[in-house]
Amino acid sequence: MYELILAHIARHVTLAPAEREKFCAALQHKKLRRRQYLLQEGDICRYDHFVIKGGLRQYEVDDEGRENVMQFGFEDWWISDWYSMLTNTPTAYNIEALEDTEVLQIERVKLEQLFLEIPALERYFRIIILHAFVALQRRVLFMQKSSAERYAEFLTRYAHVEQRVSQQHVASYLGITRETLSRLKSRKL
Amino acid sequence: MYELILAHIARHVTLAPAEREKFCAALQHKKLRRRQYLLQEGDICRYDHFVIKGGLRQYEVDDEGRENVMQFGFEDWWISDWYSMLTNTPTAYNIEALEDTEVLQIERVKLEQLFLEIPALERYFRIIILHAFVALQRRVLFMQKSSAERYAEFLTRYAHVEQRVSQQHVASYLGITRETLSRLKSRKL
DNA sequence: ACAAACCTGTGATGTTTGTTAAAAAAAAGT
DNA sequence: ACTTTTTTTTAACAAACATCACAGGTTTGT
Repeated sequence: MYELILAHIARHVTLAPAEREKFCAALQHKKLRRRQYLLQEGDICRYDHFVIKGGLRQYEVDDEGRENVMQFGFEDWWISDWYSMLTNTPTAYNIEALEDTEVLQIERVKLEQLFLEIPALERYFRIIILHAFVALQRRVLFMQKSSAERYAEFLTRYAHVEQRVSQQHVASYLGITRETLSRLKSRKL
Repeated sequence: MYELILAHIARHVTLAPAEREKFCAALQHKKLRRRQYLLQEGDICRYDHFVIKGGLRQYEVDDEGRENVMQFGFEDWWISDWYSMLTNTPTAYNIEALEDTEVLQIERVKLEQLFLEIPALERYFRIIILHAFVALQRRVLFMQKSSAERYAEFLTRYAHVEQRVSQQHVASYLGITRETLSRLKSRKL
């Protein structure tokens, strides 16, 4: 059960066996059925979640009732609302399972305790947040481009994701309507 | 010279006096005239920069020759290209002084050494990157909204920045043309 | 296997925003 | 102070994209 997450950590830092055990002991295993929510608007987010099986989408619903996908989460991804965790305020996001899904979750408070005991763990989180930050910067720049270019970029970067999520969710992630995405696809062929 | 940066660190973590000194000793002071570049496309970014006076803009030039502003940096902000730093590859960004500016810079290699010696420093960077990440998520969601809403949001969040940068740079940050922004402003009055 | 729910494709139409160009205004440098 | 350079404003036009509506497919749960 812990192979995926330990391998992911090992890609960035080295933990002693005892540290690995301590970390794994803090993890909780959670299973979700398709359509089930890991987090709902209004909840306070207390956990960071690492996906070991299946897939999720994180989205917010805006004033006009539109769903805007912030990110997807498949195997090997962390997903949660850091803003809600940092500020202890209700989240604006929903995180919904797109398929039957399994995650390992760790409580924020527990994680912060572990950071004090295991500096390499804090380093790991610094590094993955940095990677996520860089990826988001890239996304911001891509939002300036035409919908065709955004979709092309999405295909090259997240080909495997495109296979697993519905077109409407891809459109929402790209910030275009499903109609526009549908037309884009037919135009190209 | 170090008050600003030490105060900023103290807002998030506590450093022992010896740690503070060690950190400050690793900093270099750098002055820039208006229009001077701190980083140019093609350079490899080796430093993280903390602004203590003045202001900068970080932008990339896309295939069509358009300048897209990634972020501004005024007093109390860190600015650099983490992607270039992480991968040791040439940056796609330019960082240009908008006014006469002073920064404190720290070499990436030196910083990583310090992380090993001063865990609280690594914590500080984890936290500020997390904050930057959360702010970027918010920006991604705002990119879905109309240009009027984006500008309104910008005004409420960055009123002080709006005072100090030209309208065309605000427009570029918002992902709209300067003409559109100009029209927005006149419409409102 | 079948009904219900959900997702995708397509056309007609409207709105927003970009484009081009030129004039007015403001700011910077000497 | 004054010239040069840069920035902002405005207008007419074009393009990209959203919206609305509905038909045809596909998936899902029972």
